[in-house]
Amino acid sequence: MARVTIQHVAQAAGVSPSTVSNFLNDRQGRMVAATRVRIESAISELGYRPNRAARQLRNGKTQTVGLVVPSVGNPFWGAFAHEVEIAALALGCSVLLCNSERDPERERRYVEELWEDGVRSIILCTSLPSLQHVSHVIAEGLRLVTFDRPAQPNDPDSVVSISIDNNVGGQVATAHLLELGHTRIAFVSGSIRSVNRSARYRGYCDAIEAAGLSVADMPHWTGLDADLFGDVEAAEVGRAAAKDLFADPATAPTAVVAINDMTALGFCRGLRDLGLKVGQDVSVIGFDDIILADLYDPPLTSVRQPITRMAQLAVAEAVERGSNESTDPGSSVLLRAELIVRESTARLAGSDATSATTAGAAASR
Amino acid sequence: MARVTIQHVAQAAGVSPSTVSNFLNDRQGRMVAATRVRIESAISELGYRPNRAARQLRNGKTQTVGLVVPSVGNPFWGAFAHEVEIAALALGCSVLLCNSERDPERERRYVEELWEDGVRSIILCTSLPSLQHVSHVIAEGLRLVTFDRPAQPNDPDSVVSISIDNNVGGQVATAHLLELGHTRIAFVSGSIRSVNRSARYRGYCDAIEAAGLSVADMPHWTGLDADLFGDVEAAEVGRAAAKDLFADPATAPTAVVAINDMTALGFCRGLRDLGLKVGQDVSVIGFDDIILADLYDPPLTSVRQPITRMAQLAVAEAVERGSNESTDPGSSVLLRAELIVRESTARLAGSDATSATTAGAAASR
DNA sequence: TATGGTCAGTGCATCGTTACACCGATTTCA
DNA sequence: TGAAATCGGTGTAACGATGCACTGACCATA
Repeated sequence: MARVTIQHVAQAAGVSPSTVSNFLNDRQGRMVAATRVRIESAISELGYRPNRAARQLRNGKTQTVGLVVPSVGNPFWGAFAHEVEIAALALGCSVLLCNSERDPERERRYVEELWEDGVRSIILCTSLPSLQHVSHVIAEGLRLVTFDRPAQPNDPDSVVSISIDNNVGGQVATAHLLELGHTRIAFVSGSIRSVNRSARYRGYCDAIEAAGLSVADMPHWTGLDADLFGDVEAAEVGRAAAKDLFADPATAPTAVVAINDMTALGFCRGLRDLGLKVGQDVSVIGFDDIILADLYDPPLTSVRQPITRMAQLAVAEAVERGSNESTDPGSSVLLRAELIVRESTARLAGSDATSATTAGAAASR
Repeated sequence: MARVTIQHVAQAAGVSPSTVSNFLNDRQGRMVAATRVRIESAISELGYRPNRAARQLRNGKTQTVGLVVPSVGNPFWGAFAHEVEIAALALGCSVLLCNSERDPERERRYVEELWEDGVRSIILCTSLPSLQHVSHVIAEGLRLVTFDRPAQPNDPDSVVSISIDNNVGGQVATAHLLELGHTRIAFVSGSIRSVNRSARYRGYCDAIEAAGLSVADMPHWTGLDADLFGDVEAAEVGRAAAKDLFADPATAPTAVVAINDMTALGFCRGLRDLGLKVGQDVSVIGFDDIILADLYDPPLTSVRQPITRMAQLAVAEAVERGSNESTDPGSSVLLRAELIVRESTARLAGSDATSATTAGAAASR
């Protein structure tokens, strides 16, 4: 069961290995149609598959796309990784998955290692404000696509960013609660020292102020300033927040915007610990619309990220740039998030239903 | 920023590339201590990292472990993949992740491609009764570890299997419901034409019979025989099952054993559609104990798989065999599943509490 | 002092693919 | 008609690491 190499193909087709190589690398202008056909049939007859290692050694690069996510253990990232793999497969390349645990040092190490192993395109799911820790690799030519983090002023020029518009997302989520009559709305998140999280928080603030209320008057959870950031602990964060926010009933919120669904679900769990009913006693809205949002009891209202589309875009940017200059380098693609209204949010008991204004987003499916 | 190769190291250490290669490949008996030290310091000074592609081309193999899961979009597999990556990292190798979508043809293709790309160890998460579709690759020398599928009589000798004892798991889950006074217990799953699923089902049957009841008398969901199998659709399966099983109240179950947590959660969602309360009206038990089981409302009783430990074992078998003959090839490691009792299971209203016997598993945390 | 054995380390061919430089034959054009 | 350009294709030297077969120096034994 010896390997079939380019030499075997060349011999079978009656040409030199160079010609087969030219054929394989789309320099087909350099040969007559008959030769092309002979090579084609020799390849399929022998079942030839180019040797990746040899190619990589020669070229110094792979066809592999690196994907660095915080943690595939988190259902949102798991789902995203899945979509990325599907999209990459369709484009004929494989995906090397790395879990950064949101540790900048691990991000840096993974990016460097991938680069040194010949990976030339990486989808980096980070929300660090600065890309400084990987900028030297970008300078050497890495094709970097960030996901879940819009472009920042100091980003290297070549970086493309794919993200939802988190500010608008935060506004839509908050506006939804305001329209339901809530006026005591808390924002629950681990540390918001990250680009997308602070954008969501700003959206929340904007919506509050736009409604003539003051953010200072809102129930505030101090966990926002803490260093909790892990994706695995997201649910723990929500659970802890519920406990803290309802410690003093006088200052407790009637509605909550959670930074993501896992945190929202943890928050719901915390409410349950306290004997409170989600939807009924407290409205909760999350972000991402993971598969479990719809499964939960009550089903969770959430700001959906179109991950299938985003994964496609990210992969396309990562592998096709150059051949298909779809997006300008340095640009930021901001997709529109969609509000999915379910039953974890409800009209505040006793509030005036007629005060509702038009919602800025789509309705439930 | 030219690459630093083994030649540079050799020059810096004042030896030949061969000697450096000997050093790198643990043939250190072949050199004097002083040389060893010179090479060591040259490597760290120059920041040398061996070129994977070159190594692979020369040796015909990689240090990469292939991981084929049904879908990382499913939280259980996402969590498992995460654990595998951690375990592999600790052993200095990387993980190439593939989603088979439980399609035998995709499994085969991935395994073949990985093999041809020099991957010599694969953790295959399959539950197909036969490994025939990849046996030719195993025959060529692939180190295959199956996960979530105990060894079968016809498996090639070299295969090692890591799994929980699904039969016992099914028994424990069912016994738990019987002890709570339930006598109308349904088993809910997509197709059970897979090793682990049918084992769980047999465990269920065994427990029913052991209690002096008859499986034939139990409410039966016909979806068992259907072809639904996807991991993404697991929740849909559960939801559909709830709808069907409760169509006729006379034959409806009072408790349900679901094939996994996603299906259990979908089932709970289906109960909700019907206005039934989980725990209160119907007891539901799942498998896996994914992170969401504890978050759910009510928290889901589940049979936990010790995935961290299992991932470590799987990786160790995949990469260390030979150097550390920890397990005999052809053997099957069956770990003990642990029943985690939460609130989705409750005593059947009106049943005699004193009939409870000792449980065969640990209590809730 | 031959003979042989160890020790420490080296030379070289090789893995499969690629792309530059080149080549002979035909066509183009002034 | 001769010079140059084009066409279709080939030879060859890498890319970086590896490990077998080898060498020369040193030591021990007879």
